[in-house]
Amino acid sequence: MPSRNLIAKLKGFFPVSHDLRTDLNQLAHKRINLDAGDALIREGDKYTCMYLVDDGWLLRARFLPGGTRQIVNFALPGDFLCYNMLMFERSEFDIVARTPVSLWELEAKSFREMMTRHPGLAEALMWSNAHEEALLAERVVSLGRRDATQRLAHVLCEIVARLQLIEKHQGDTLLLPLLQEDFADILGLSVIHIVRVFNRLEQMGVVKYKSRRVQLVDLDKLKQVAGFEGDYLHFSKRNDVRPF
Amino acid sequence: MPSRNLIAKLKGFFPVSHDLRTDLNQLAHKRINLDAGDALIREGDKYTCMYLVDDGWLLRARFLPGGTRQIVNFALPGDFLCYNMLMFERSEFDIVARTPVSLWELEAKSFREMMTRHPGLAEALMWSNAHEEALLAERVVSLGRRDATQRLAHVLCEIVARLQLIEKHQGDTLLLPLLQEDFADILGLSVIHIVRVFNRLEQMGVVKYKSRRVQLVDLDKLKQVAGFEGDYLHFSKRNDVRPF
DNA sequence: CGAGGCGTTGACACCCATCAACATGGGTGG
DNA sequence: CCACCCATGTTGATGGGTGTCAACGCCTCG
Repeated sequence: MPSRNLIAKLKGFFPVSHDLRTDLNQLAHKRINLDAGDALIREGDKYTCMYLVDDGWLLRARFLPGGTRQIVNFALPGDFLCYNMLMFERSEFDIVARTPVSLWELEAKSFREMMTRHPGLAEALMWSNAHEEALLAERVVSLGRRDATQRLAHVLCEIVARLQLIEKHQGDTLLLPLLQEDFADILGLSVIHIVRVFNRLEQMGVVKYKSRRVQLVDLDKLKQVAGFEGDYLHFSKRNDVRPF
Repeated sequence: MPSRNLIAKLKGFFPVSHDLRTDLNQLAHKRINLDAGDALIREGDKYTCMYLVDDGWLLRARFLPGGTRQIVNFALPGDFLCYNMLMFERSEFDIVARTPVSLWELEAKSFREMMTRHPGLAEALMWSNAHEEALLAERVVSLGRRDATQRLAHVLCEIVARLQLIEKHQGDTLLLPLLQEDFADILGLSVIHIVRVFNRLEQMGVVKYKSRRVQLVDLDKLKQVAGFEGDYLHFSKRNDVRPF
């Protein structure tokens, strides 16, 4: 069932209709597998199609002259990728698998066709866009006005919330595929500073990092340090939206 | 004609159909005026409707504990506002008029209704979303990996490009409603540092700032300093999209 | 003519980057 | 099963970019 994670994500926000499930399962006709490190698309490449992440983590990043990298966002199971192929011709960013990844390729020639033939998908896409935009806006706030400790705490909260949304988080330990270098490039910091901030958070009794394992010692304290308002991910659901 | 600026913005990217114009003009039924400084909506408020900016500049911002502010983005004529009211219940940000502003209130109860009754608008909205997402992603890159000089140069390039898109920029002088404090809060810097960076750019013979007037002494040099790739605003147009 | 918003300058401090060196640990081949 | 190696993680010393603070200048508007 290609749409399991997406539906988990959506159904916290609005009732997911039978039609939407049908749309998704019809469109997700071809499965793609990537190894960790493989690029799905490179900056400047022409888009070929849309994707729905079935499993694994991917990073969307820009490389700048000087060799630095900024990760704009990361995709988890249930997220769409390359959806703005419906609007733009070429990708502005690299999208690279951080783990082994499996994707569904979605057949959609144009947004217009999709709206008429698969209105459920159009709506799911629109919702997913809005969700991603909320994450991006929050990242801008972090990069602009939060210090290194708050940034790291905040992105950890974001990850917990997003994993909970797709029912992939339990217990007090987070198993992440992200290297400290990835955290650095997500948060606009240096690798070395990430180490120091993790140390500080450990001394504060908030989290412990050990080789891609984050132990959430005190989640409430983490949210407090981050100034994390989960609302933008969870509680803004619209209750007045009816199924088809 | 409520949709003049929007159509100017869109038509560089895909052919704008008669139906879209009709949709827009039908939906834009009520006009709203704001004075400079007025809030269109505050963080935490329930959305009431969508808007299309007819004239003026608005800032979308978050205030953090400690009194700092981060401006997430700014809206110009032809931009939609509060479009994710179709998906979310409440606003995560303040939206405040920086100049006197006039807006069209758009009647749309749900995305589903909009798709069926005004498919042109749904597509325009989707495109506008994609455009805004591209701007946000680029802002993340700036905040994460560009220094103060590059950031300021880059946002100036962005403004020039966006004004050209709606045919509101000519000559070598940019008349901006943005205070240096606004630049600071857009770029995640302090006001004082904005002053220093403008001085540096002036010494380099790139731009001159004088009381909300930016003289573009050498636009090519500005783009070069910024590492500005205008593609993400201009040249990613899809030529295979046909009108309705 | 005063007031207040905005812009500007300099002194100083701090956060975080850079660099170099070293520790750890999992994978691979012998 | 061990030895090696490379990716990853860690530490300390140093420096630069940017923030903070305090004070002053300018311009606009009432």
